[in-house]
Amino acid sequence: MDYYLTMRSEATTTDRREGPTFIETARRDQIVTAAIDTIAELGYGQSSLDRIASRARTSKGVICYHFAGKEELVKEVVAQVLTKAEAYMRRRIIAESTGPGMLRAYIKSNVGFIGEHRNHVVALGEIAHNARGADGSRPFDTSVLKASVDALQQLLGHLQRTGELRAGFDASLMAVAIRAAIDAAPPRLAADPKFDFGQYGRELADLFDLATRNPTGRR
Amino acid sequence: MDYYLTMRSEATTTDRREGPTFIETARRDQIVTAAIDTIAELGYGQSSLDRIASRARTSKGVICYHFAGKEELVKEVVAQVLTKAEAYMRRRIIAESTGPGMLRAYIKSNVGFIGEHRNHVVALGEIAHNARGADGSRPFDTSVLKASVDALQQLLGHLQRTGELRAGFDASLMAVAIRAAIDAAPPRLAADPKFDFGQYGRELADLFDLATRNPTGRR
Amino acid sequence: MDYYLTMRSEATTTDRREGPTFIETARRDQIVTAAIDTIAELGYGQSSLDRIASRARTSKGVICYHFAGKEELVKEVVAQVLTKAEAYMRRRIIAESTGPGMLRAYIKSNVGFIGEHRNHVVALGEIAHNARGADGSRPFDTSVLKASVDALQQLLGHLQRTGELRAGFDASLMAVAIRAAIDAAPPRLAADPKFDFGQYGRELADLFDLATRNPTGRR
Amino acid sequence: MDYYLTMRSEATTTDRREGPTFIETARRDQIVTAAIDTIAELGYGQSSLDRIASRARTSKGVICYHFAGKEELVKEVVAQVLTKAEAYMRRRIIAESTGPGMLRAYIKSNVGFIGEHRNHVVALGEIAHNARGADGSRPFDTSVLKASVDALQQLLGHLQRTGELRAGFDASLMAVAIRAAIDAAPPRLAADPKFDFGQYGRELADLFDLATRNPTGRR
DNA sequence: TATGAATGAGGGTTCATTCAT
DNA sequence: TATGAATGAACCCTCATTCAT
Repeated sequence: MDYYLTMRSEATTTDRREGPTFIETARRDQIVTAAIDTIAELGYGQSSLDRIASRARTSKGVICYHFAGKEELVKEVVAQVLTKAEAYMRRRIIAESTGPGMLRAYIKSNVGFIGEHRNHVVALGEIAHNARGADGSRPFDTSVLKASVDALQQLLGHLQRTGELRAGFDASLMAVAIRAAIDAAPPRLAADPKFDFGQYGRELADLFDLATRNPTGRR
Repeated sequence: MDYYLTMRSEATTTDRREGPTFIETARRDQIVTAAIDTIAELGYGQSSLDRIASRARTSKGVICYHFAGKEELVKEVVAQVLTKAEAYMRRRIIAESTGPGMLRAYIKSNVGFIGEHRNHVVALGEIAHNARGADGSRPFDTSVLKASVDALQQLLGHLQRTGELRAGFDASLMAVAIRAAIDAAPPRLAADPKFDFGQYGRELADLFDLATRNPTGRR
Repeated sequence: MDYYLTMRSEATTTDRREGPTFIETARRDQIVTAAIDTIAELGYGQSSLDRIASRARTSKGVICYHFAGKEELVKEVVAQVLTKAEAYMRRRIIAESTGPGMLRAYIKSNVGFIGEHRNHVVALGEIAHNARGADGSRPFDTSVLKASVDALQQLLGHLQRTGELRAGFDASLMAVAIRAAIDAAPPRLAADPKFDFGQYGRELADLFDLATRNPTGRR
Repeated sequence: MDYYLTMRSEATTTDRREGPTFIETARRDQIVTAAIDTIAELGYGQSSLDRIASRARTSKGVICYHFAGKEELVKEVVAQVLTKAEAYMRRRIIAESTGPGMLRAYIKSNVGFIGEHRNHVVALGEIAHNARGADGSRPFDTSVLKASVDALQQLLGHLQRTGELRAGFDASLMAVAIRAAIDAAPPRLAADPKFDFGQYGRELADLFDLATRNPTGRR
């Protein structure tokens, strides 16, 4: 959930002296993938290291060796999903020239990514909603949430100032609504396996196009 | 999340000849309240019976005496929140005479309820997202989700057929988007303690008013 | 009249001054019967006071009021079953005139009682095998076992001395074997619902008749 | 209880590529032994994982690491006892040439095994009588019971058909009686520490020799 | 007399983590 | 580097018993 253009987690992958071994990277990727699939399928609460390990055809000890703990593994999962989503969406957004076009591309590419990488997105949602620190805080939810909404809000504000979108709405709240509508897709899919992502993307694009369009402006 | 008008859980309390004692009811309420607050604050996964009990100033054994198990306690929490939300919203919706007015009332009263009963709503969301049955299924998520979206979709469809809303949108997907936008409020509050529910409700009402209004129809 | 000195005496059947109230006796019987049926059906380990109470259509508190504790309830169950069995068998044994006839009557009446009071016997077996004191000792097993074997051994020894049975066997071990064969009936029934108690009784009577008969003696 | 010649549990140990480690096997054996002694001494119902662990000088967690759960531990106990008993008896039975000799060897070796492995046998009896599945069924009682009686019954039937035993008795019921007499030994020992297994075995062998011998056949 | 309420120990199991090899 | 072994806390739940009314 919340797949945006800006953020990069700091130093989950870089900053080693020599960099990781090739085999090290492969093992980590294998474990991360197993974690994503396990979390997506069983939910965060049911995804013990044991279950993740068995899906990765290894043992719990291996995971604890390659990752400092469960928390670091989860961090890596989040980073990997966000990286993938960012690349996917950026490509499609910068191809547009007009403001409304970029907004449409944002929405459609985001929904599209969800459709094509269901497990990644569901896992990310599970983590954002459920992962808690020792003190009960959510390590990912607010940061992920805030960053993604902020990025969108900035895009909207920019387009308002250029006159490409109407000035009458609150960019912050509109950003919240858009993100919420997008993030509602995965649960819908879970409830209805035939859920049509393409149509949903177009429909959402229309909806918010209508709500943000500048009636006096040129398209 | 998902505060709708329809459902009523049947007879979650035990079905004795004489009905529950006064003290029994009071204790159950006390425990349910403690559960709501605990879940809202720490999240579902961290809300063990021990923690709930200690917030209720009792012991785990007491909870297991008054409820058949954790599942029944959670069921009761869900039922109580839904009942409260239903009553709150129904009053405000049926006071409206026009279709768009009812839609506005639906959105605003829902957001209003969230603002006034934050813990109830957050707890409900936690349960819907995280509670899992023995088989890994979500006992509440889909049912609650579907029911609330369905109710909204029926309202929208009805108003489309009467011409009070424009016919050009898909009632099902619009319902999803509206619910998503409403349900996005609690996390925003979590992220920003000064989040203004009143403004958010009005803004959302405007947004979807704009997106669903029939340009040819009379307001 | 002494209302209060009645209950919880550890002479469960005899030696009361005034005897228990009628309603008191009825309640205790009702509970004892429920205990017998519960233990026979679910096994001793699964027969909690709660379950026994619910079968007796009362609550756990009632049992603890009428009996000092679970142990006393179990004692009463044992006493009642033994009393019934003794009366049943005595009638049939003393009707015989010859020694071998009495042995046959002992075996057949015992098997017959099992067939006609299955729950009583199964419950007694469960208690004898499973009930343990706080120190791990078996409160009933040895006493019940020893008493029944001793009685039988005395009968056999007496008949050996009168020449009605052959002298060549050890009365003590033969008594053990006979009791074992009889006590094997309930589990056989559990394994095979069509188990024929009549045939089993006759066959056992033949078997031990053959093994104990005095070849030189008159029948 | 019920020490017969036939059955072998298949693959109770985990089925890894490499098979269990040496230390794994040792730990499992240590735990199984502790379980046998605990169950024999305190009874099945009192043998919690905690108590078994403390006798094995470990913790509950270790047991749950090496065994999937209590049920698997109990399964392993049963399998180990049966394996030992089978080996012990088989050796002595196949050394005999005549039918009655084999029956005597069966009885004597079985009683002998009981005398030499008291805890194993008592524990097996406890498990057979008391262990219950989640649905209230006895996972071991009937299967163990039936299998051992069946094996004996087949031996008897075979010897009847060859004329080595008299044809006039019901092989099925005789098998029940013989097994019952053998299985009565452990409780006797519990009641009387000086109980003489050798004598009991010989006496039982005489008893059933007498009851099954073919008067016309040659010994 | 009778009972609903409460208690607290103990049941089996899961889990993330640490450790020795 | 890699992993099987061990750990101990926490989980939900059951139970016999005690207590206040």
